[in-house]
Amino acid sequence: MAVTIKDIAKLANVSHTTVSRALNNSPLINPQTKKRILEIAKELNYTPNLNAKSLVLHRSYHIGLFFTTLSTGTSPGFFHEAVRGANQHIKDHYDLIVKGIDDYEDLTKITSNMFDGILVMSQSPADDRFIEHLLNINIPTVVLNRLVSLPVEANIVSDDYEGAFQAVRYLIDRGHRRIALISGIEGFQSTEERKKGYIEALKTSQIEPSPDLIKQGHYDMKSGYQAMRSLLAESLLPTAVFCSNDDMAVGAIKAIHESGMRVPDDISVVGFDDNVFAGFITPSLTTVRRPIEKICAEGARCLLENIENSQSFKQPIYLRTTLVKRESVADVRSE
Amino acid sequence: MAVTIKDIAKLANVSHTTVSRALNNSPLINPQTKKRILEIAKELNYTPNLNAKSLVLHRSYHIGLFFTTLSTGTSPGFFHEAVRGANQHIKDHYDLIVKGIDDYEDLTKITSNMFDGILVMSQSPADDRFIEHLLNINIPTVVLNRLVSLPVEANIVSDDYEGAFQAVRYLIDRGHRRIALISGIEGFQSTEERKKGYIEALKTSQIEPSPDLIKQGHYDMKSGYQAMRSLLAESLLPTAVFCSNDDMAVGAIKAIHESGMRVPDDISVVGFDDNVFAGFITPSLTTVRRPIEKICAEGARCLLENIENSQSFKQPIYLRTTLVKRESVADVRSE
DNA sequence: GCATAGAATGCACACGTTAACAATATCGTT
DNA sequence: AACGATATTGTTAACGTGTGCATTCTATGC
Repeated sequence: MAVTIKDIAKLANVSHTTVSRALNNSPLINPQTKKRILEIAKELNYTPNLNAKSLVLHRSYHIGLFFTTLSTGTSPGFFHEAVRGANQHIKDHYDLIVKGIDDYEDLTKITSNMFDGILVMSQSPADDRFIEHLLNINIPTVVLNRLVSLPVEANIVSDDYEGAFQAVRYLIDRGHRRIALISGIEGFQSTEERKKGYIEALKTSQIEPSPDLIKQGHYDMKSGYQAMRSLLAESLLPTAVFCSNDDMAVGAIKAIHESGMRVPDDISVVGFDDNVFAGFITPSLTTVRRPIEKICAEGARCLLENIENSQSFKQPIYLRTTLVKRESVADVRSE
Repeated sequence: MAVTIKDIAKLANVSHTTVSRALNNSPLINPQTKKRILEIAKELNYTPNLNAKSLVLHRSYHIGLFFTTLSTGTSPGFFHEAVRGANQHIKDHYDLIVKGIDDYEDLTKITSNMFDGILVMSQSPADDRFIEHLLNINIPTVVLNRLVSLPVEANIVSDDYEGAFQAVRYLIDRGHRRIALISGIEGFQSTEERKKGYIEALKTSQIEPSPDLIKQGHYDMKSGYQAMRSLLAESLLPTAVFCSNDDMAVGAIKAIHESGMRVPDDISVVGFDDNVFAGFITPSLTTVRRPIEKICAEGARCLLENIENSQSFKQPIYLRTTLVKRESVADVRSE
């Protein structure tokens, strides 16, 4: 069995209370005995039983990182960046529990003694039910990636509207006028923000958005491929396509190539996310970089701030996107 | 505060012990009272305090999934598949804690009461120290992805040697003779297995492996790119390149394109892993599919089997790779 | 030499749960 | 009616830790 403070107490000829105090830097202890106790603890390789601590202190030392889903709805790059960002600030004093919200069929199974705090990497408005439950049972909650109007401790998002706006402005500046949109999963806030950015950018140049040029995708390669095929079947082809994420951009490029056309010579393509492979496909992809890792790291920082100093952040925190210019966009041919 | 079994006991006019029995399907209880208690529990929205349970049952309800590192050494697709595979069997009764071995500077901070079991997604022989420590403190341990000679509960790997062998045989069958290798991180077992498969396949056709055709990479796109550039600088070019993973293959393709040559017309490329984007880049990548998700799912299954029925699996379990044939390989030109 | 403040330590209980054992209730058998 | 067997429930301690309060020790001042 593992060594406990009582074992140490015996060896040190003190009560277990004294040992507890020594290990927790209590001021009510003689520095001498403290030193002695710490030495014994070290020698016995003592490590506290976190379950017991949890029980009495009402702290679990666990931080939850919840995704809308862990399955195919979440892209690998996104997922990896998120976990890395979150773990970065957390790893020393907390453990990170990764879960999909859809893992639970019954939300009441989650209780406040299981998590000291939760990061919700939210990808859908349907997550609100989950977030409300967390607030109900009083778990400090930080929502990432999606603007939310609930009273969470912090809400950290990338400025997708601005990112999309810039990307489409960039296309317009390079002479494009027939610019298509391959949109994301319906209902996702990111989908709506990017679409709005697209539409507003067009409007600043008096280009009327055409329904024929807007196709719905599902944020995966396959749907990008299919959406592009559907665009290519239209009578009037676009000169550029703005895709709501990189995965769909890759699918779109494949469809364009299959139809015998070339990127960017015939059709320009812009993505969103700057996935790990965006720079390495051919042609390398011009895209909007979202600082996912930073969003998560910042979220974890805010969450710890809340847990340890009960600080909250009322205003949503926006982190800037940046347009990464690569090879998938060409100036439009003057005909 | 949350509701406890004592609250239920009061309402039901029984002792808390009886409540505990009702909730745990004990045979020592009157079905009548059991029913009554369960109803009250439901009404109060009772959820057990897992920390208290943990303390007395010596179970934490946490499974650890450890990677050699969470940072750039681990590819996003690999990471995502692994987490999904592991979570699949675990999510109902356990929580998954994701960590990098390199998060710990002091291994003794890990104790057996923190994890009911641990999956080690091992990418380097250096992980052995960690695994030995887990065995020392008696945590059920399953090692994935790397063959290990320690007495762990189970060891599940893909047959990389066989996969590499098949891939290179395939190239030979299509007429290639000057076949280069872009190798992985030095010292990783996967690197060595794939290299061996490459060399043995060549030998079966009496092709002597040439040091000039073997370049070291680091499993990331950039190193694949650089290794390929270094190959292209040689006097005699290869007709095909076998890359130890897909990321490096993507980098290699980029380097080939930059040099004005085409894939597969001038040089064929084969990868390893079948990353999510392997099918969507241009040309789509011929590669060896490793069943990462299945490895993790199987590992989780074995681990649970061990925790709940204390079963162990002495023999390593090999899961088959498959060669996925796509467009990045051409028959060699008869000159 | 003694009262006293202050420092250091210990005692006993609490956290929420399970489990060995004891106690009681119920029932059938003679 | 009395006994034993069995079914059901309660009592109590335990898991390892932290903490309010009581206790003891030490040094100081008079």
